[in-house]
Amino acid sequence: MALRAATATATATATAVAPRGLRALLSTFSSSFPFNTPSKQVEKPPPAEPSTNLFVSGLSKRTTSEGLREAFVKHGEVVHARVVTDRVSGYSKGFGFVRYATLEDAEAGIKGMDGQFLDGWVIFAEYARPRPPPPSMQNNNTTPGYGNYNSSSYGSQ
DNA sequence: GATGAGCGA
Repeated sequence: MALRAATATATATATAVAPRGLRALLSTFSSSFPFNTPSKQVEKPPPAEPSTNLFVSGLSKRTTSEGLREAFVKHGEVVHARVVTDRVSGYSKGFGFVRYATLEDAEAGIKGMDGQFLDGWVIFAEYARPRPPPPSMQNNNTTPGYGNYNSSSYGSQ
């Protein structure tokens, strides 16, 4: 019994130590294998599905929300236009969003403005990605942990 | 603020 256990331990130790050098060689081999394309996606999917919301990139840093709207309103009814600016510095981040009234206007806006010049820069217009809605505080406005009384759970029942 | 990637208070 003791012999078998000792043999097993010795064998396990030997097999654990021996292949280490070989494994490094093998991993080097497989990682440098040029034909090993692990189903890499070479094709890009379309930016986003159609929506009235447009993402505009490539803006000049002096392009403002008004300039953005005035550029896009030529192709449809712009409901909302915003150039994203940094909260602390206040400077434009170089991209913005434009919301049209209808999908036809949004499509016309993309086709009419994508690749055009605005303030000396080539801008790119595409459908904006759907964004998760902000947490609506219609239910919870109190900070938990500091004796916030909930009158609805008081006295009933 | 420097022709610069990206998805917003």
